Amino acid sequence: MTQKRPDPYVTLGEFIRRQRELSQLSVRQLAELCGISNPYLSQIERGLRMPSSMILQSLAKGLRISAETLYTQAGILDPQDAEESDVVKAVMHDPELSARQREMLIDMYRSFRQVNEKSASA
Amino acid sequence: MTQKRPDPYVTLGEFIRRQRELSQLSVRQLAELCGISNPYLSQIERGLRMPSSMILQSLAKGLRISAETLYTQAGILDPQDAEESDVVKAVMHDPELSARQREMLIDMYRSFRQVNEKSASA
DNA sequence: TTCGGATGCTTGCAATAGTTAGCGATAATT
DNA sequence: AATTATCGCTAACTATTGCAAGCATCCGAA
Repeated sequence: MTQKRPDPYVTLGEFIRRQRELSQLSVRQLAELCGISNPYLSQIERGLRMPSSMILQSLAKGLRISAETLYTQAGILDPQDAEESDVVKAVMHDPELSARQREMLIDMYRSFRQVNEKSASA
Repeated sequence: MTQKRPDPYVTLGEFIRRQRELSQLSVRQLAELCGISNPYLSQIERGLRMPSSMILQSLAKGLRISAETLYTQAGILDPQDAEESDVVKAVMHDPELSARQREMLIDMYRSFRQVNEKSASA
């Protein structure tokens, strides 16, 4: 899949290229560092290819940046997730709950928050 | 790519299936919820296919679970990243630094920590 | 100038991700 | 019993990823 340009103004490819240049690495150098081919890295940077999870993970390691940041930059991870409250995040991260249970907890938490907000302004 | 079995005892596919069943959704229902075909979801759950980042993100949304958790489960995100110190995490997340700068900061931070640890035991 | 190496890029090709159509089994409805 | 719907899955296909080989350009050294 070729990438679509999201709000963050830079595509994943542009971001990777900028990171690579900041590190003063050539396409070939970074490619070897990540264990991928240099033409492919070139294509990723120009937005002609959408790298798989594994490749993205390698790139994150090579660039010494968190994979999460790359995913967010790629518009794959939702950046607003990072702004969520810790409660919501904790619930979202709990694999022992079902989707419905999580949804209910989060809804309830939010309605509580909303109520508190209103009563605070009253 | 077909998935390799990591330490967490369950593969990504098994994890997704368990989450889906917890939510009492059929393969078809979850597939439609995520905008993917039901045979493909079936193949993912059985470990015959490795979904792309986009698909994984859709699945996370459909299952109301954080994409990060799914990535970790898939062995794509390094779970040990979660155990890193906040300083290291913050550095890793800063897109304004170059790879080398991050590496230097982290190295320095760790050596400080190591020194502190030794002097504490002395 | 000429050569060698480094730069990024283009071009097919193999492998794999993801789809559409449809099968067999089970369960509810008429 | 016959029909209809839902379940998960198989098979065959298309689309995309990711690679090996090689091209064109530039730059420094002989």
